[in-house]
Amino acid sequence: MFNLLFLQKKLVSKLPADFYLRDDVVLIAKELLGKVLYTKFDGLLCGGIITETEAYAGIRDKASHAYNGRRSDRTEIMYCKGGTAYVYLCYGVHSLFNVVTNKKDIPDAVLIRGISPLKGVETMLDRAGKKAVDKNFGVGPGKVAKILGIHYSHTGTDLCGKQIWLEDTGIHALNHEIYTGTRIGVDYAAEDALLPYRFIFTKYQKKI
DNA sequence: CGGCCGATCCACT
DNA sequence: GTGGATCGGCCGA
Repeated sequence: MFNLLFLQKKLVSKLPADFYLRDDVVLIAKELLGKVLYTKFDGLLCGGIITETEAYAGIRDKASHAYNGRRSDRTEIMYCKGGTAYVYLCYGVHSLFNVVTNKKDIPDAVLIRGISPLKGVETMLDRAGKKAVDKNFGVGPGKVAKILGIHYSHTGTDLCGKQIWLEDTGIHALNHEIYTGTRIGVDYAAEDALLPYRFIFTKYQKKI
């Protein structure tokens, strides 16, 4: 019994607060590939392997909501300590889930753009209104939040808590398995739109 | 206070 | 490949 618990702890571990508090958001965005994002709402456990991310580098990044130190009721969450969920509404329809990183008052974040379903697939299919998993199930930031049951009202949720958390299950993306490109929909960010801050784990998701 | 627009998705052609 | 849906946040007046 003891050995079994020990083994589980070793192989599967919830990401600790320290993981999110580091100051290299681009590195964290890469490291998040392969981690498993879990939610548990109303007793329904769902999770998926993270397959695509984008880094948003705080006040120096014109694509970031917190560019130039901008603060508002919405973006205030980005200034929380790393390990907090920043979820906001996009196009009036979609909730987009971000992992806040870095220390308190430094508003870095990683947008989770794709997951590969792992746990609670039936629940996730229900939420998506689908009958079966297809190639693009879980691909797209709006869909990630939707199938995991994440809503923009969940912004500010602690990622070391019991509703939303991440685990390292021993899956790691090797450098040659990572496609690096520019971020989506950030043309307004001028030269920062060219930054190579988008990462895809090509073993699990085709680059689009 | 009004108007514009976005870190998107899906149905339809 | 494309255009419509849809509404909160943000900025300028």
